[in-house]
Amino acid sequence: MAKEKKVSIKDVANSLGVSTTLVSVVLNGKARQFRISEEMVRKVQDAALSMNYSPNLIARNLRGGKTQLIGLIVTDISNPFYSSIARIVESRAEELGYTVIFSSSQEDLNNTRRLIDVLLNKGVDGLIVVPCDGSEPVIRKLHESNTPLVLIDRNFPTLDVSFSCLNNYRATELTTGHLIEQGHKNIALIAYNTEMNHVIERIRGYEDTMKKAGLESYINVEKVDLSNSKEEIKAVLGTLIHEKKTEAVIFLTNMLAITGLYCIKEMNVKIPDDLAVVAFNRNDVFNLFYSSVTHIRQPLERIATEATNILVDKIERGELEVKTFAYSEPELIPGDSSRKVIRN
Amino acid sequence: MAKEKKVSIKDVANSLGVSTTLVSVVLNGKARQFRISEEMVRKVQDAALSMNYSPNLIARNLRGGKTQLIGLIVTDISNPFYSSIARIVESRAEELGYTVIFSSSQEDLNNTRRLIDVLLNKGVDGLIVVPCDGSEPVIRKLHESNTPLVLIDRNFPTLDVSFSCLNNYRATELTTGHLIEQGHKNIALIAYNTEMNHVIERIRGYEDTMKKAGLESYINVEKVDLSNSKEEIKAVLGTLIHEKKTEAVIFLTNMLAITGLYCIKEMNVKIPDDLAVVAFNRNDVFNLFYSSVTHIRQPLERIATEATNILVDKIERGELEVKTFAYSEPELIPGDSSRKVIRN
DNA sequence: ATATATTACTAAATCGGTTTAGCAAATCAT
DNA sequence: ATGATTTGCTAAACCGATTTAGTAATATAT
Repeated sequence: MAKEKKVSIKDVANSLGVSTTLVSVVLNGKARQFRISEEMVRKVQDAALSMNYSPNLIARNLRGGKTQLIGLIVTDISNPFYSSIARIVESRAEELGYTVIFSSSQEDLNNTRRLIDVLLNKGVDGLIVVPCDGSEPVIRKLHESNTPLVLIDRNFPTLDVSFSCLNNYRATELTTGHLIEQGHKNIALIAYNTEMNHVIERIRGYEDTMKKAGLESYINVEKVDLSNSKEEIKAVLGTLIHEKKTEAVIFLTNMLAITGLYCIKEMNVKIPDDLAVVAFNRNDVFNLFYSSVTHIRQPLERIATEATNILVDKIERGELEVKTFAYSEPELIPGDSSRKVIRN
Repeated sequence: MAKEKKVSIKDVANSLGVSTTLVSVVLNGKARQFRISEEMVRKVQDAALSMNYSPNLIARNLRGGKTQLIGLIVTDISNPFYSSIARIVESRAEELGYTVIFSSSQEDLNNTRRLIDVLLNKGVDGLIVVPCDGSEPVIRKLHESNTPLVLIDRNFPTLDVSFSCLNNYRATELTTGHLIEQGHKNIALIAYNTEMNHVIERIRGYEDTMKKAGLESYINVEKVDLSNSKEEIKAVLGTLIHEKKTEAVIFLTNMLAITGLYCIKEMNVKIPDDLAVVAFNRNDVFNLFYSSVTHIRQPLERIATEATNILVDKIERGELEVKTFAYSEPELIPGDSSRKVIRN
């Protein structure tokens, strides 16, 4: 009662009384190269078709060292941002003849290490990774082992590893600029407490833009723990609103914005009247919040497709030495949440 | 500059001057069975560890016919409901020593067919599938081919295939009962226009509960297209509110609820004053909507874990003939959206 | 007529493991 | 002392493909 076993190349060969070599060669389109007669080519193709033969990829891959598998490690597959990336990578990979295995590191270094091992063991031809905080050494080692590798969403400026990311600096330049245009001055940033490059870049974009507008004295970067605790964010928002007279807040990530908006709702803070808000990435939440939420749109389609393309290039052309740094440009989607409301 | 090739069992064997058989046997814990001396066992384990050996799963699987891969086909991995399932399946599978490959059928029959083929070709040991509308014949065929298979979220009552689903009947029994308790009478249901069993069951739960409460004359099931079009849902809501004097609406799925709430917001309908609402499944959206949304909580953790357990059981114990029908019980999470507001 | 080239195919090695069958040496039984 | 058993290990087959090297039969060249 086990799984029915499939038709093998041997079955096809036997049915025609020829060698497996012949069948393999014909079905791989190398008939000419091996000078197989046209009549035989037809016979083999017909037999393969009628016997419903399809090659055992495991066997093929054992020989060839390729599995047509791509490993994708995100931090959390249940985060809509990453599951969207997963969907796009999956569909692009499929177009290119690859299948994607994905797993979630839960932002944990040990998990990341373990998952990389597991995936390499499964024989993936290459990896697309959202590196978690502190994973630089792991990624470096992986890169040095000459495994085709592309980072996505986040990158390490200290590493020569190809990546496909948002132009993060430009993203906060846009949001900050937008808030300034609206007439806000006391603009704060709520960020994660991490050294990860995408966060650093976003902070830099904010600070530079504030400086350029002569608002240096208002620069205020609040850092909260990656755990996204509601209590912590509530406390920070309380301080900003009641003590620091903050007019506008930029939430540096999607998750931060969702938790932040939840806090704001519970705190009975009115948006944009009491506080203007800008978020990152679209989310159904933003449409349904009582005020439509101004946010940065990341060209997800592009970022994920690019990452896949780069990786497959590396795998197939073996161009491991070529570094591709793909930055995609953000777009500002204005909503009501960032309007300037004149207060008494 | 290709990928560094890994340490093989042969390398370990050579380093000790023993056979690969010995190494294989020891590392698979069959030393006793093969009467390998304890000293040798220690030597082999040490060598394997120090050489950082880990077996090539492809090779192992070619011989054993097992890949330790599970295929998961959902309708849309970017739907938070399914990506949550994916995360849980992934983590349970990992505990059991399996890796998950997943892909999205986009609710399309041809895609489902194709994906099943692709995954089987990759040599997955079994499949967990969210079957799309009309996929009964495909699933039947798959089942008959003796591939370990578990359906999740949706099932076919006409098929003897194991599944792990919500007790869908109970879910609408709960929601409908809740609305009736609140004092609502004119309660409508917005469902998808499909013959899929989970939808049928949910409708049945609603209708039965209405009947039991003597509200038979108020039974009103509105069916909309699976495409989840905002225009269509808006039209339906308009009719319900303005023509049919509907007091309360049950959205039969998460996506319907999200789109529905969006429509409600755009239509300036007040919740729960003008219309009471109940939804399915938790969603960040529900917390941030101006009124907290009453909804059915599906024990996702349980549903997904069960599905994985059942599948691995089938794979490992070969108990293909044993059917497991796992129903998980829903829970009603009350919010403000379903309150009865006395109208003038 | 003999050497060379071409045609149409096949045998066998290989990938990296697992497993079956078996062998030599040591130990035990009689 | 001889046969039987146990101990500790290995050779070789196998999984299902790809690929290299080669062969027999025919055709062409000199």
